[in-house]
Amino acid sequence: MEEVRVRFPPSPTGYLHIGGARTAIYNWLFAQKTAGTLIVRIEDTDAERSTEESVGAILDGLRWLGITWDEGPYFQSAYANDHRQAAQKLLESGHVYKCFCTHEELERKREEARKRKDDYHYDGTCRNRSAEEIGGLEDEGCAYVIRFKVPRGPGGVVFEDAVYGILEKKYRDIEDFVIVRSNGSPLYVLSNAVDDIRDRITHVIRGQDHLANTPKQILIYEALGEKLPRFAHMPLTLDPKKRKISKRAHGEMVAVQYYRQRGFLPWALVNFLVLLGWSTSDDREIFSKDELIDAFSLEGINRANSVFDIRKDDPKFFTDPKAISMNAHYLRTMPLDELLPYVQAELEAAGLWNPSFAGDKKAWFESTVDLIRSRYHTTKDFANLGRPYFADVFPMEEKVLRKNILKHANLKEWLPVMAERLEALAEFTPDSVEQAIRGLATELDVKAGILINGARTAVTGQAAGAGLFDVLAAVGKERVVRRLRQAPSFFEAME
RNA sequence: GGUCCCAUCGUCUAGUGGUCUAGGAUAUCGGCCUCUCACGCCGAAGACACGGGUUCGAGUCCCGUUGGGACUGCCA
Repeated sequence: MEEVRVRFPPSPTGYLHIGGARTAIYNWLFAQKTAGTLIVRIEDTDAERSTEESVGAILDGLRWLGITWDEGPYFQSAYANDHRQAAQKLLESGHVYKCFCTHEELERKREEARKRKDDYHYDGTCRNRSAEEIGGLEDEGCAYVIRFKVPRGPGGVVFEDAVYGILEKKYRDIEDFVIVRSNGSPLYVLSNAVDDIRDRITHVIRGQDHLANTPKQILIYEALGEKLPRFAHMPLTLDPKKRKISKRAHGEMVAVQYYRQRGFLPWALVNFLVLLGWSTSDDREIFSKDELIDAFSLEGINRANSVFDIRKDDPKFFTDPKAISMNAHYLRTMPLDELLPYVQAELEAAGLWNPSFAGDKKAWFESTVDLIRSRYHTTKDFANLGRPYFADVFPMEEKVLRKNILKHANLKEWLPVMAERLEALAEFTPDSVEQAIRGLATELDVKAGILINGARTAVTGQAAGAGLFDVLAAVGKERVVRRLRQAPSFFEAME
């Protein structure tokens, strides 16, 4: 069987965005699945917009997502010669011709057609010029582009797309498209096809927005006498208003980088993204890497575009709720030692990291992370909500303070008493702490909940969290005692 | 305007003529659990765009309408 070779060819005009990442993921999965080769090819022929910085950002994004490639990155600009040679070959074989029509002339014709509400196609003015005519124009120094001589007459280009099935484009609906600019540089339709031929690409998996290019490229393949690859066009990712997502319209919200900064786990993003336009017939949605590679197939790709439910200005979700839910799922279920490096990175960035967390406090650190992770949504939460566990200074939520502490005036005395009892404990474990606090509640004839919630707030500044006894054990005796003793000051501040 | 593609709960989707009084996920709401909040579990609400055919039978096939999208560049 022929070796599968696929490619991901981003144009380096910005950061890697969700749509591009999705394309890369599908190609990567297909390569993994078939033990094939994934090639990264930077399509940088648009010198105006391409930047080196962008190349770095895209590769960086791919690496972060865990998408590995086998060849490249190749740079399209390095192969200009191949493109020119292909054009030359087509010129010699008569599949293309030089067109001397100027921008102005074409624009005028387009405009006229628009006025008549007519469909505009290049009218073929230069298609049938004689060799003498062409020679003459060239001698005069007239600039020309090279156009493809699309077959005229009935029929069309027929091909089978792995996703959309058999598609036909009539010749009459394809104009004599330009393949080389008047400055001699090749256009995407040409260079992309030539590169795919050189790279021996067997499967072109790309966005549905390229569906219209496909017949043209097939014509080029055929004119060059090359074997066609298989095509698979994947549906596009739209925003909630059904517009194609773009860096330009949505800014950072659609950049892979954004999700990294907001505390996404790369695999959670990959898992979410792959589901945007692909599914299995069973009900599985969570896949490990191996499971996903195993389950992936071109047949499972959907035909309809999907909406990436980005939330702008939503207080509750900063992006698609399903993406967040998936991230939270991985956060609380992934092997702890895989999560730890992310937590460490967050704490370091927030200035909360202490080397002992990886040293003599390692066991404590691990069990604490394990304790708190189940209610977190992103790795950012470890540095925000996790602050009371890793630092001495943490925010106290005003509303929570009122509800759990100030509302019960007696806590002003009870909390320090609790501090005393806890301080006296020989060993500070969830069990011993529970005994002490429940015992105190009985003694004071008060519902344990009042002491528990009061203590939680005094110790963490929060109203929610893991079971209190575990929380106290995690925060540690010394800090718990200190924080409980400070409780009266909250009342004083109010007076 | 033209060419092409698409159309199931808010969103992601299962569904390839009968098992669909349409399944799952997420989000929402309610309950259980409980020291709180999550998790988990249980439950509720929520969709086949519309109209015609074909067929004994249509979410599933065909046509039309509507809606959405892509392309329509000497961008990629």
